Amino acid sequence: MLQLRDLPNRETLEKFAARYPQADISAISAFLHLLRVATDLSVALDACLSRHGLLQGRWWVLILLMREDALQSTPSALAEKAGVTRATMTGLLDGLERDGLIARELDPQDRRSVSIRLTASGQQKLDEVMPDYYSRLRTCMAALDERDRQQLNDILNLINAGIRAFDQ
Amino acid sequence: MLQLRDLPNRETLEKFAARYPQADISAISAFLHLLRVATDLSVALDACLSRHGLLQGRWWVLILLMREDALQSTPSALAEKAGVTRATMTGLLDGLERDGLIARELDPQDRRSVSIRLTASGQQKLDEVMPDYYSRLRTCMAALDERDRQQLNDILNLINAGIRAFDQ
DNA sequence: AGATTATAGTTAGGTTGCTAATTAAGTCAA
DNA sequence: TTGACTTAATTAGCAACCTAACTATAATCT
Repeated sequence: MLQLRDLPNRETLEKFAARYPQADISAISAFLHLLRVATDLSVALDACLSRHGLLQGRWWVLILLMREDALQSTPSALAEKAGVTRATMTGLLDGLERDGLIARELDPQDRRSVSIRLTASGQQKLDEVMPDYYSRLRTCMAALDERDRQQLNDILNLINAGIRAFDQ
Repeated sequence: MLQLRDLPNRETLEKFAARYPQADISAISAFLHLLRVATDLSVALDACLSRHGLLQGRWWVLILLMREDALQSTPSALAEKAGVTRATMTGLLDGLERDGLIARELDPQDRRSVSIRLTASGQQKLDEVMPDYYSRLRTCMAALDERDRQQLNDILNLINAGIRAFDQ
């Protein structure tokens, strides 16, 4: 996401602002800081998951399946919810099937369709990963009290509404 | 980064929290919200850059070169600052050289070393992209006053300090 | 000097995302 | 009932990241 490690300091930002008067220095700083911390969180999460033989893409698939009452879904529905293309989902499911965490089953109703089921191994994997993830996340966020969390939430909503400035 | 589109609602979180008592629901919500907004920002930025024929990786290389007084650097230094491996930088530089935005020049001092220079085309590309980027970012963040920006900054620092909870 | 070690850059091969094209199956309207 | 459209999943090929291994050169240490 934001690979850049060498974030601009105030001096660099001012140098750029001198050439490009549209620059809003505190907006740029806030933006880069947000991307930097989010990226580091995501990388840390991946590192944590990879100790269990998973990565975010495949982990989310297992979670989405576990959310379903019947512990099953279809590649299309999973792709939609996971926010990846169906092509990407095919690849993720290939890996999960190879590891025995999910199973593909033909749908007798609609012969185009495949039913994806969380296997006992898959559930077991989640029962191993989720407590680790949840307790680390609890610790990570421990320094934020409820007011901080609410403020963060409000600010993120404001930024989110602004994202359409990048459209078109 | 966070591909997941179907974020868990309160009910789903509670269902998971019942099975995994380590779950801190407001921590999870804040975490996912942060990743969601940051990812959407990053995707929006990429979309904006791609209208100029760039993507984040290549764009940051141009910016890093522009920060240098002599408008030049080396692949190693750029890789370090951009937060990618030297192998990845080789690929990014290949693309930028192909498009004429940077030039590779041999260093007569150290024959292992290559000097990367921002070309006139590269500078021109930045002069076209940066005003667009800066004005969109200004608009995106316009709803946040200075107090919001400071609060965001403080909260991000707290989260950042907590990231080591995912280590080891 | 000669051997070892470190550094710069690239190449090779893997992963996970993408888009576009393809194959197969279901739907619907004239 | 057939032609056009839609939907499900996959395959193929591209981009940008990774690690590991390699080549060439420079620096360092007996």
